[in-house]
Amino acid sequence: MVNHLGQKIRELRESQNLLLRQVAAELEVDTALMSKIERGDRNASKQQVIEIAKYLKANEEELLTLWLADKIESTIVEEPTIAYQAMKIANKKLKK
Amino acid sequence: MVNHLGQKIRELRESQNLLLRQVAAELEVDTALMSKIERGDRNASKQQVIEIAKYLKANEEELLTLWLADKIESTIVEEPTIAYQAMKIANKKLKK
DNA sequence: TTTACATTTGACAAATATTGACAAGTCAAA
DNA sequence: TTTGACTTGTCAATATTTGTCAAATGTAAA
Repeated sequence: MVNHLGQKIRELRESQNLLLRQVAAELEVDTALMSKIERGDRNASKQQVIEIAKYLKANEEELLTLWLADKIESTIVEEPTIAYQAMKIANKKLKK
Repeated sequence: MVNHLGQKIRELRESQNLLLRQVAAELEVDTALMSKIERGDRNASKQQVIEIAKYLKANEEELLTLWLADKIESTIVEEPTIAYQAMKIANKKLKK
């Protein structure tokens, strides 16, 4: 259930002694949603990740990378036996 | 617009001198949809891929791998600069 | 224990996205 | 031209995702 981005956000937030509702207020969303994002129950939108990075003074690219990694993982998680080979194929296009 | 799976299906179909409408009939879908799948305009469902493999006497796992690779590619295509790093992260979980 | 918060959860309506069909279109060969 | 294969745009139906609300749970201080 946990994901990379949520874990990282929680780490950042707690190390700065901020409350969920403070971050939520900044993004103008419900605290419940922020909780779900940190726990990996819901995906953040790209824009939300950008705003979180800004508010938590984190590296935007780093958070977006975790966010994308989570998306990739949720794409492959249902197909573990062929995932590696598929990743290899997808990777080829990347190098172009 | 082209994708791996569609290209492969078209190759298989043409090499066997089959018409779109024949494959479409087999899957019980409209010819138009089959056309879009081959052209990468629409994604096939997993079940459709399985049925296509059977009808075209192709290796099911191979087609599913291309299908998954297409899904991964469409996940990363909007984020080319961070895609490689994200793939690396996603890959780690895979090895477990 | 009560109280006061912080966080989590489940259910829901609204917003978005995906699906497959249909009809009309293009194209090439006869 | 007609014919047949394929392509394209649009639509309604369906499915998924989104964020909120209310209620539940956890927690620490008094």
